Parts: sequence; structure tokens; C-alpha cells
Amino acid sequence: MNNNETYYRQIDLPAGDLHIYASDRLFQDMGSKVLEMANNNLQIPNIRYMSYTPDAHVGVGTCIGTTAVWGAENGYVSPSIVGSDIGCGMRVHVTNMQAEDLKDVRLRRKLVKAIEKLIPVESHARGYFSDIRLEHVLRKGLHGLPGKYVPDSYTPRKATSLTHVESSGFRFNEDVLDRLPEHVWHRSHRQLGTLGGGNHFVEIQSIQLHEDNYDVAQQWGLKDGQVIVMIHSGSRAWGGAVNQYCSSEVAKTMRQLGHGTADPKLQFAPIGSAAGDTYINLMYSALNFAIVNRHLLAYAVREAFRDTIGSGVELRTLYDLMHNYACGEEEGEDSYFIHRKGATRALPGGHPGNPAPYLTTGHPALIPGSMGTASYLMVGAAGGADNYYSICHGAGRIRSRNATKQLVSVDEFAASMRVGCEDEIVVNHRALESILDESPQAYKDVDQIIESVVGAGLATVVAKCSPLATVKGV
DNA sequence: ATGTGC
Repeated sequence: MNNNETYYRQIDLPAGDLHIYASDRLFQDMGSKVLEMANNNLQIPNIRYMSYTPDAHVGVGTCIGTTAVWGAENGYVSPSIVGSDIGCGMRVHVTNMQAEDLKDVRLRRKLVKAIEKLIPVESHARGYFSDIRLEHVLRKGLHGLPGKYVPDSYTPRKATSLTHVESSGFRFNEDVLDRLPEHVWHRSHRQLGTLGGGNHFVEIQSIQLHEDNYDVAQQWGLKDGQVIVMIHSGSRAWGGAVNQYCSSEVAKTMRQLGHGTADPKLQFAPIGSAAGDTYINLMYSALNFAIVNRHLLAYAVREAFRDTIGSGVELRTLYDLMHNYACGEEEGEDSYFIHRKGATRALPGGHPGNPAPYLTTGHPALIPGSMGTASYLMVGAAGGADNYYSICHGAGRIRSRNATKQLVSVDEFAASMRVGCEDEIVVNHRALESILDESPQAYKDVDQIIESVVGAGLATVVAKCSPLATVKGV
């Protein structure tokens, strides 16, 4: 790491201050559109704090990589900042296998096939959890699941599914649930346990522990070379429908109040207004859907591993956390309302906001890379307090899906996945063309993003995770 | 991101 490098800067925009956590190089790559979007966001009344992570890039109405904070008393909520994939996030399970156990490419193929059999990846496919009540899931999150889908039960000493998560469920005013029409309920029920498209994935990885955090790794139960499963998914059609319905309701309120910015796609409403509160309640239902969906994907992966490897294979929950959401948080005496869009909370050890199993070490912050590149297990640092403990959410896109398809050939993509080699990263798609827009060339270099996060003092690396096999949706 | 769009 270069000690002369700057990893933080404050930009004085016309509408207010923007805090950027990025190396000089990543900052220069961001471009002016990113600053324009920040200036629009900063025009939302009473905003207290706004920052960008090093992977910040242009989105709809706001940038992916935004942390935006309001005080609890005079706060605003913005469906545009949270975005369409409400509750999107990461989940990691730790196996009792070593990378060595999966060195045979045929076994990795078998595993991918087994996962695909239990997790539908096609865009209209239905899931295999029709016995689960959608209403219970939306109202109570993981607590709304039948016991058989919570195989670890509530045993506190084990790495259970319900304690080793950032949140097991949000409670809210359930009267709002009937705002969404029957066909959305129907579709969402069928979508429980499906992966979704775009950057969503299930990936089998092997971990390499970082020397600075051996003690944390040990307390998390991680060993060098261990095989883990990383899951990236969100709230599917339910979150999309919440966003669509609430954005138009919030837009009506904005017209009544005479609110607005240069960007008509940036919607916001006061907390306490009818439209604002309806959004918060429905958003929480979508967070519950996303949390449960990742849990069910993990349940299916566990079955696939047992079918393929044997009944002795374990997949204990390491952690589940989100990078697209808004909610109330507390820091000492201070209560605030925070939006994280493409930003991950990373609490340091000792912070009371950690769930009990991670109180002393800090919880795992799960950062996905792009296809064929590394992902990371991080832990928050004390310096993160300045940024409301937000770190990056991944590599961050640098090229649109269409531009990527123009630029990258199928052969180049195949080479980056080492197709045909003994160490091939096995992908579930025979035709790589269908996921060409997810090739590494579409993304920033995740290693540089991580270097910025570490350099800025927001978090440190516990383990680097290298892909062995990937299941992608379309 | 999304059973998607001017």
C-alpha cells in the first residue's frame, strides 16, 4: 500500500458536503455524473450526511455506493436511494471441506448440476417451496418459516441460521401488505427460493486467511483453504413491486409539498407522511422476503452438497447481511435513519450493534467480487464510525451491460474463467454468451476497491475467497 | 435489479 495515497476526501458541492472514500485513482475514474447525482441527493431536505464508497457508480436517481443519513426527528426516506432490489445482499455458509476435496473438475460440475436442480435459475422458473406461507415470510422474516426449513433450530451454541445474521426479520405495520395486488403475491410466492438474474449468484469458493486477522478468523471458525458458499440475491419481484407502487405514491406527495430536484427519478418523502411511512413498512416486508430468500437458497445448496458429497458435509451459517436498504439505527444516544445503496454495514468488534455471536470480533462483512475474481470476508474497523460504518458492496460496474457485450468476446470471457483447464471455474451455463454482460471486464478491479476500504481505515480483510464454481441466473 | 420498456 502506498502511504502517500489519499483514501478520503470531502467535496463541497453546491447543495452540501459529499464524503468520498476512495483512492485518488478510483476517485478520478468516478466522473462528473456521480457528483451531479450526489448534488441532487443533497437537495433532499434535512440530510445530515452523505458519502460514496470506492465502488460508487451511476444508478437510477442515485449512485450505487451511497450512504445517506437523516436524523430520526425530521427525517426523509427515498425509495430511489434504496432502489429496486430492496434487501439485496450476501450470505455465506462454511463447509467442513478443503479446496483439495474439490480439485477434480468433474466433481465441481456435479455439484453445480445438483445446485441447479434445486435452485431454479431461469427468469420465469418457479421455486420449490410452495408449502411456505408468503404472508408469514413477509410479516416475520425467518421467524415466519416452518421449522423444517430452519435445520439448525434456535440452539445458541451452534452456528444457527437465526442468530448468525444481521437481521432475522423486520416488524412493521402489516396493514400495508394488501396494497400490492394479487398477481404480485402469486408471483412472489412462486419465486421463493429462486436466484434471480444480473449479478446474483451462488458461488463455491476457497478461502485464504489474511495474516492480520488470524485471531478473528479463528473465532469465526475459519481455516485456511476451507470451502465456503457465497450467495448474492434479493427480494425478486416483491421488492420491485414495492418500489414501483411506492415511488408513484411518493411522487404524488412530492407534488403536493412542492418538493423536487433536477432529477425527476429521485423520489423522497418525509418520514411520518402517509406515502413515506407506507414505503418504510412495505420496504421492511421486502427486506424480510430477501432475507428469507437467501436462507432458502442456502437450504437448497445444503441439500445439493449432501446429495453430491454425502450426508457428513456441513454448511454452517457464517453471516447474512444486506447492501440495499434503509432503516433506523442507533449509535450511543443518537438515533438516525440511514440509507445504504450498494453499501455494506461493517461494525468493529465491541460495537453493541453486532449480533451476540460476533460481539467481540465484529460481524463478517461479505463483499462479492465479479465473476472469476476474488470475493472478500471483511471486518469493520473503529475508523468506520466516521462513515456510519458503511463500506463497499463489491467491485462496482464500470461498463453498461450492452457496452460489455460489444467489447468482450465469448472466448475472452471463457479464458478468464479458465475454461478447459483443470482449475476451471465451473459455470452452470454451457453458453457463456447469455451471461457475457457479467464478465470481469464489466467491473472495476475488486482488489483496488478493497485496498481503498482498508486504506481509509473502514475495515480490514479476514479472508480472500477464490471462486471454484459459480451458479448464475439469467 | 425487474414477469422490464417511449
